[in-house]
Amino acid sequence: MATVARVVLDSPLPQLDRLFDYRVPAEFEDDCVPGVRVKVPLRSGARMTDAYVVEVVPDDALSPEHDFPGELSVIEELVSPVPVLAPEVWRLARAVADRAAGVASDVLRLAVPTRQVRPEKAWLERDPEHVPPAVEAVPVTGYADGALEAVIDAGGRAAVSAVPHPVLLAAPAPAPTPATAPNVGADVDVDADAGADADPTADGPAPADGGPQPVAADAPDGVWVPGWAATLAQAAAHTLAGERSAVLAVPDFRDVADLERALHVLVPPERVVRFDAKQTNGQRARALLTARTHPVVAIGSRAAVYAPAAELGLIALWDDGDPSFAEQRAPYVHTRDVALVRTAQSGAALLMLSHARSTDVQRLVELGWLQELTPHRVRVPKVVPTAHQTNADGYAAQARIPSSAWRAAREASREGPVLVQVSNPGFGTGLVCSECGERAHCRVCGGPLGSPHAGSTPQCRFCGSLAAGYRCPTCGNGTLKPVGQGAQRTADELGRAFPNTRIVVADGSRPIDEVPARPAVVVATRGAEPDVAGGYACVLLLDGERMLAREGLRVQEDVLRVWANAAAKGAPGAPVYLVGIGGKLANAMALWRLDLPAHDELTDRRELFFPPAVRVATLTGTDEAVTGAVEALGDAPVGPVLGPVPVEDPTPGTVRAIVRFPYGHGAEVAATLKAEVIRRSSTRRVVAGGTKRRAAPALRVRMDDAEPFSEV
DNA sequence: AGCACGCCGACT
DNA sequence: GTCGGCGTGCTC
Repeated sequence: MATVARVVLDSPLPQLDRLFDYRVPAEFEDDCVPGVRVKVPLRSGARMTDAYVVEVVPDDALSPEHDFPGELSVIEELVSPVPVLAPEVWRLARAVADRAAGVASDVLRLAVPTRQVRPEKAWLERDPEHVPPAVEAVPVTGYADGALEAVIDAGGRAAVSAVPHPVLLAAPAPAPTPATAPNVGADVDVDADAGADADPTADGPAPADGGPQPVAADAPDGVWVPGWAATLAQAAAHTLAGERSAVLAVPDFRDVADLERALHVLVPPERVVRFDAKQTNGQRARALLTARTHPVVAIGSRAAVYAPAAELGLIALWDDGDPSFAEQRAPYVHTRDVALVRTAQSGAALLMLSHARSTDVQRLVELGWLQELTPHRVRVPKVVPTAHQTNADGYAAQARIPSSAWRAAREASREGPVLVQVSNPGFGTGLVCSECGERAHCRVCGGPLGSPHAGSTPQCRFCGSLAAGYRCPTCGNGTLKPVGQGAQRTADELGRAFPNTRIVVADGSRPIDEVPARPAVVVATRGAEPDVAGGYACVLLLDGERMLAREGLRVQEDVLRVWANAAAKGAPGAPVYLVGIGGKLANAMALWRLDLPAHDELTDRRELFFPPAVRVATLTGTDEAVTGAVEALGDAPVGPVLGPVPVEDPTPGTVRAIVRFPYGHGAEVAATLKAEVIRRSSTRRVVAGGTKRRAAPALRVRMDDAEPFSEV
């Protein structure tokens, strides 16, 4: 009896985005299983396309009315017998592509690394008898007893406020005689400095049974990790103890490192696999095959959410509002959305862990789809908002930092490190004529001039040209002065003000992962704040007003997120000065109720039909194609259609329209738009003017693209 | 994407 | 009468 393989072609063409049937030659029949790579002929034999086998069926099971009626071609080559595309990852890719009106093979390119021979060989030769070390259950600390575990065990979904300070994470104590170790489970000292309201969950009974003992990574008494990392590591260990996998996605490489440190305290290294952008393809391929073999905790940035983790029990995201979760490759699906789809498909539990709440998660909370979970008896940062202190000459340190904050910082800097968060790297945001105040621009390209170091020759920020001997085109003056304040300028000023204190600068170009827990002033740009064991003694958040001055839908929630994440680097209860900010945001910070602004924002956006209250799709292409696509949507859109307006991208003569629609119409809208794209892609267009050019696609669709709203 | 099929102008 | 133009459509 012959068999037929149903395959997905590795092609970005939307009209090929469906399954194709091929005959399986007898020689491959044993190895041709779902998930293997094959090469297949596509139209006129000689041309081969890569593909994955998705399904294998006996050919007498094909029904004439539902399946391809013609003569089937034959699979040309079985590339490798290793099934690299797990069935659940295929289902996920299909659903994610459908949701985004995109192509499944584009999603597969994010989910499955290119072929690597050596890891495959190693996997084929693995010992099938090998049993990975067991993982001990540990309590998740910082929350009401068993609260988080209950969500995980029930396959529930929660928006979880993170423990807002570093914690000391200790390995489960070796239990040579299990019955006599009543007092030391996995122990998170939630309140190392204060001790006053130590978490009652921290000293629960030890797990009854011990597998092989994990070894604490560095310090014998534990490792300091951010509160969120401890929580995710404990949640993952709990999941793994039940022999189910956990997938943990975090925004960037530094977060992966934090999380990995935390996990290595609780989980044997063999049970932790990484998926991140800095890996080689070989490492990713190895991780992928390991994840399929036995339950693991898969950690990483965006790619981790596609990990083919066996027996998935938990999906968790740290800080879903971080812009790094927005995928840069087609079909541009946000990691949060992939996680939601995967949760729905797999029945795994979902945890959205953060300090500041994104409007997207707030929407799900208000729908009742996510339950809220907040830390229990944990000290929150003591945030002190200070009134506006603007000064025309605003880059004198004393003017930027109110005296109360100044005194607190000086005092704290005798005890331990003080964190100063600023918005911009380098010396400032730009240079102006010291005479007339006119902004200095590059003579070559017109870009803004800046000065990388004190007193250095001004340099264009765009093209890098040096502007020696600059003269102001307006008044002829030859001297420039900086405007704004960068990290380096702030550091210089603080250096003068704190003469005997070590000053450290951390920014994008000089990243610092960790500073010692000794007196110092650490000036960092937003998002680049180093960790410190035990937390900072004091945190100053400067430049808030400037950070809020940017335009865009997401500015407020983004700024709140950045403040909260810096504040959470403070020691438990350490003072946090929020400089120059009042009103609702300051209030939310002071109360540490970071869900309140998200609720207000979402309410506003509902009235205006802005995302995430509604979904959006941007349609780009010829006037005719865009107009036609809008018409094809019928009455699914809500709110006025924005545009079409002329845009220059990708070619002049292109128009763009934005349609908005309720979530409930998402599937229908995506399907309609995808059909329009397919229809337009088979009819190549002739560019106006008689000359035929390599035509851009007549219609491009991008769902949930926030970019057009960043300048609203 | 490629490539075959199909219906209108100048050619051995 | 046909050779070939590239618009149109399909790929198991």
